Amino acid sequence: MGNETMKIPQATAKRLPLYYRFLNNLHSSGKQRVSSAELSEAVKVDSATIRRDFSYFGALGKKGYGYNVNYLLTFFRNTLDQDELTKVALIGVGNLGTAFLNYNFLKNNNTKIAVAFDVAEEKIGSAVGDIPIFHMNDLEEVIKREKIGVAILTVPSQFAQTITDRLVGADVKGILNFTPARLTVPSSIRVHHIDLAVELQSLVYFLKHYSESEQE
Amino acid sequence: MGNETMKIPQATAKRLPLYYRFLNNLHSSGKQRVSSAELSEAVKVDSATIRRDFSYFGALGKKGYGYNVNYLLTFFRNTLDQDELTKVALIGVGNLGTAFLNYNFLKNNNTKIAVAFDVAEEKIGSAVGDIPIFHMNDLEEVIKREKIGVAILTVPSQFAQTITDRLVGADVKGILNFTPARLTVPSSIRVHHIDLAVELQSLVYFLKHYSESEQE
DNA sequence: ATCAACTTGTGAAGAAAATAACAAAGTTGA
DNA sequence: TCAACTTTGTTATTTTCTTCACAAGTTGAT
Repeated sequence: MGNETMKIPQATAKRLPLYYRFLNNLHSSGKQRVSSAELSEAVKVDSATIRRDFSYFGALGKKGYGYNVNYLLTFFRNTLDQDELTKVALIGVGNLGTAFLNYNFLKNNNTKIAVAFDVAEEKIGSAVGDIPIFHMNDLEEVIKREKIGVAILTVPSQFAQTITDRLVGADVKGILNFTPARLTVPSSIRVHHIDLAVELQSLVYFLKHYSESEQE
Repeated sequence: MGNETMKIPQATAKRLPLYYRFLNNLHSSGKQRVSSAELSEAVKVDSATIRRDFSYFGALGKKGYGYNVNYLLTFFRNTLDQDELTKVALIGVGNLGTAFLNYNFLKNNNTKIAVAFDVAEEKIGSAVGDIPIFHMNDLEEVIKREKIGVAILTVPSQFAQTITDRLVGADVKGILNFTPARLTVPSSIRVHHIDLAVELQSLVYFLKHYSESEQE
């Protein structure tokens, strides 16, 4: 344990951004120290799980004291590579896409939507904030030029696979897929699916079949 | 196994809506039978996992043949209570909220956004499709009158907890939270969090630290 | 100084989920 | 009718994740 080069469990890795954001909140509100119990209350993750998660990175806390917010924050900033800006492309500027364009990922995450694509002529050439909207035809060219490695896919599902193939061709390594389609990609490409209908449906299923809620 | 009243593993329950949708697709395209291997290819879930998932509901397939699409579909329709319409409230008609309003959940899921709420005067009284938009002030009254048990929360995060408290007061049992806030609710209420920034951030983390992708 | 109170980090146990592997049963085509 | 093939359902195994529980270190009040 505590070997920084070792791979962290996936479940832990998924919680890191969450921890990071709440530590930022604490920092902003002037808090100097925090215990795993307090953090647990805030992020709704068992305190033992939090301590275990942190322990993969070594001994970050102090017994009887807790964690120094600043130290932890600095540590995670480095670990999460928050200093290096990650450029993201948004594919499909519909309602969902627009929601992303207006979302300030930069603030906490140092992740920036650098370019967007659509097919609607009236959108092309315009910009949302400082994010220019290109025509889908220019996908490969722009993505390669801007050296973009991550894409958010918010297009109608019937186009999802075709566009995915083009993204893979343009050397994109990660896709956040909001389409109901399940994408086929080479194994070197990572896809995270967020399926809104499935999320809603499974919530409904849990409500009907698991009356006493155990928090997800 | 095969006892319909027993509780299904959570991981399985989360995949059911996905299976259901793909079975619908298969049905629409005229397919009569399907093997776990084929389904696996389509939904990107290991075929053994699919067979295991199905087996919680009994022996739905036939050796050497696979599964009858129609039979499976009918079975899941009943199991997932697809015949009973679930009414949902949407809280916050911004870009993200509007994306939901335009999403036809009814089609596959028999889940319907019945009402929406916002505070912007120009939106109140209007409707998106057949979904009326009410003022946030009328939240409790409308939700109780319409007997709504599920809410989708797409409001600015600073209002999330206050509105959640009101939803709980109006007898909502499940909340799909798109806000970065982690909500505090009584244990009888179920909350599913979908945190867009965390999703994006954790995808970026995986790309940087797990070069050879194991699909999530 | 002393000591009660606090809180971490982790070994051990437990729970949940995924995967492997294969007998049994059914299908298909000759 | 039979042999080759297919595919399930499930048992066993492995992997992953969570939680318990507590020794050991630290704090802070007196």
